[in-house]
Amino acid sequence: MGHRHGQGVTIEAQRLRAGSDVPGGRRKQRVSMADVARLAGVSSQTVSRVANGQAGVVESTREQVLTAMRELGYRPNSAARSLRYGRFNTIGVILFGLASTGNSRTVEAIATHAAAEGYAITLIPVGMPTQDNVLGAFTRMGELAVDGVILIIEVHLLDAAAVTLPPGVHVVVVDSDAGDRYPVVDTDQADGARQAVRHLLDLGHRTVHHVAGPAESYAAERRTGAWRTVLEESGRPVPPVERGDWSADSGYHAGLRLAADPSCTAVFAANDQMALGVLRALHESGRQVPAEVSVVGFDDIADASSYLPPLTTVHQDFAEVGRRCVHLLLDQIHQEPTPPGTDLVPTTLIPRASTAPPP
Amino acid sequence: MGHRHGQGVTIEAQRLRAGSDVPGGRRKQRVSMADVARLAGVSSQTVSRVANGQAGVVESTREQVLTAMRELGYRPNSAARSLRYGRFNTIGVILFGLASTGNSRTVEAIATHAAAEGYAITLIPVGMPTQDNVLGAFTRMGELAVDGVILIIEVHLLDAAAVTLPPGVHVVVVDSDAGDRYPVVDTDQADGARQAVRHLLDLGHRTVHHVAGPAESYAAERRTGAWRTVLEESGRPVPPVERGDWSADSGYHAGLRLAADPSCTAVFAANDQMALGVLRALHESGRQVPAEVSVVGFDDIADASSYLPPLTTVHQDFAEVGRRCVHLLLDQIHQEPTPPGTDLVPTTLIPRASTAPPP
DNA sequence: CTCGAAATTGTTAACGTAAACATCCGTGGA
DNA sequence: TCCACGGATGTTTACGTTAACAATTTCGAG
Repeated sequence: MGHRHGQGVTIEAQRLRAGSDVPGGRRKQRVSMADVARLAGVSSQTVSRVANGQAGVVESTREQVLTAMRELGYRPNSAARSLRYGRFNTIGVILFGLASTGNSRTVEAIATHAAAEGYAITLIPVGMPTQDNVLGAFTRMGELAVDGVILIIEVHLLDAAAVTLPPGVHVVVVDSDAGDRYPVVDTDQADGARQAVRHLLDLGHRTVHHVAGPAESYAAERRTGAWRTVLEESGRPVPPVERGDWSADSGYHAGLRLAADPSCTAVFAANDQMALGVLRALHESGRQVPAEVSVVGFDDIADASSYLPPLTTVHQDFAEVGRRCVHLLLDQIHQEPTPPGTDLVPTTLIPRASTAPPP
Repeated sequence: MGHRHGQGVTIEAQRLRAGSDVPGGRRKQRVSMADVARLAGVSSQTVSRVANGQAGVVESTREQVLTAMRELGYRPNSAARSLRYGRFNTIGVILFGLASTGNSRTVEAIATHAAAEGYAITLIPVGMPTQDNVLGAFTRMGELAVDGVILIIEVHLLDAAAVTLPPGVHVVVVDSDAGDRYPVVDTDQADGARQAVRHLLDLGHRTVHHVAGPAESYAAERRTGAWRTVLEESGRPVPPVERGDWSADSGYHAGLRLAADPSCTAVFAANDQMALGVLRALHESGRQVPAEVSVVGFDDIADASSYLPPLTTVHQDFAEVGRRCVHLLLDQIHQEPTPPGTDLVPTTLIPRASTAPPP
């Protein structure tokens, strides 16, 4: 019963598309299944079946519904879907900033893999890494349309705020030692640092100086720890640590201090940017790299191979970290809870032109 | 009427928190307003009023509701809210990747400003910049829980896909010449390039060589155009363009070719990374910077001041671009539609040590 | 002490979707 | 010929929230 296709369809469609009764033609309300159903002359349940590709709809009906959808420009309402299904198909990513290469590459990988699994990602930036801010982010997150969260944050801060982590929210943490409480994915910082230091020792250097990252960073802490361990195990003297803040500029200042020390022939910088600063400091101090001083970085950022000289560094597989985060989190969401523990992504030393035997 | 506080509350709360009837204690269902209402002995509307801080709730009731909320760990369901209100408080950001410094810094600024306005941001990465992928992103976006979209994409591709841009979706575009169809926010590429080239000419160089970005990029196109214009207006010879792909490596190869040309005394690279490659090529070819050759970059990335030598470059205010994107989009969402047009963010030349008068 | 206005709280309905169940139709076997 | 069955489609309901309206309580003025 009822009218089929023909003129009626188009007119009705135009009425709906124009936004019924709204002057100016601006649509006030989106097209819903009911609208499509009315136009196609079926029930909204049938529209639902077509939209979800379910069986049990005869071809002719299906065709009609599809036409009506196209006619009206129907797009499903994800809020209603989320409400119905009780999930959002969205992953939240909490971080301090995208400024560091590592973070942005990890996030990119997360976004890509999440998309492949049908999940969108929502960025939750935390301004200053104060505890209040972290707490705020967690509170907001609780209300956020998110099925799980990936925390890319130095977890010192998380420690205090942890109590407020809403129960029932799935979490994966990157770059932290919270492995006893949450599933953690991280680069094998210690092994990377070990490779870097051994490489320099193997070249014949008596010992290796170290430009460390900020004290609050677990990654920095672990790289420094491994550096110290290798030296101690090899019975080498352990020079005092120069501390930077990941920036090239801080590396430069540390480098100036190191350049003043004639006994310094090998430097392990905790990241590539600080290594860049060290290179500049050595150059300005008239010390040749690698002839007089060798330098190793960490991260293998894209530019490292173009430094002067091209930088020997430890390659970090950020993409893999992102991939594992997503899969660990999705396992947690879909299946049984993942036990806490740390999933380590291996690193590789990339020898380039900034290292050589001591003079 | 009915029971108040006391033992009953806690027991009921525990039952709910534990996830009624689910063995193993894992809650299957989140706490809803109805649960809180039941525990507090009020209607769910009252809970709603308390949750939204509305007036007209007597202090004692309010207290009771808040207690119940805390007891149960209630958190509002944003899907239901979105459905009710017809908006998501979320902005989508479509981009090819976070790899480039510019993109990640713009996204960071977008995220920050969006958060300040109560909006979350959803990342929609597009793998390869093929038209199919862009189309796919747009389709997904249509179904996405998003009130508006910021497109950080070379819009050559958008051109073909534009027809499918769902009507009624608010858009702001970054870095494109789509200003006649959408509101666009962009760095003043042309002026930045002009400043760079003029700086070199003012130093006394006869002409300026150019390492351009990829042909598909509007930003690259505009920088190249301005470079050419300034030279022509000044009656200088216009050397052939060396084309790179934004990477330091491509800059290196371009630099090797330039280094072979003894008449080349000034180079304007379309971004800092390619400038880095040029510096390396010149160094390896034995040509001094800036004594023999001057180099200018574009972007002013964090590391540029630590290059050898520290790079003279054009500072781009990515944070401001992000800020304007968000506000333009929110204006569009909240108020009347914004007319198409381009909003230009000014640039500044930062003179450092890589430029000097010709030998 | 009574009445009515104001303040507080409760009830109903709707947002768009989809599972669960109900209904209708035609077909084939007894 | 009739009935049972299965496939196609329709109807009802619930997800969690809140606007709009209804009901109830409180309090002050006369």
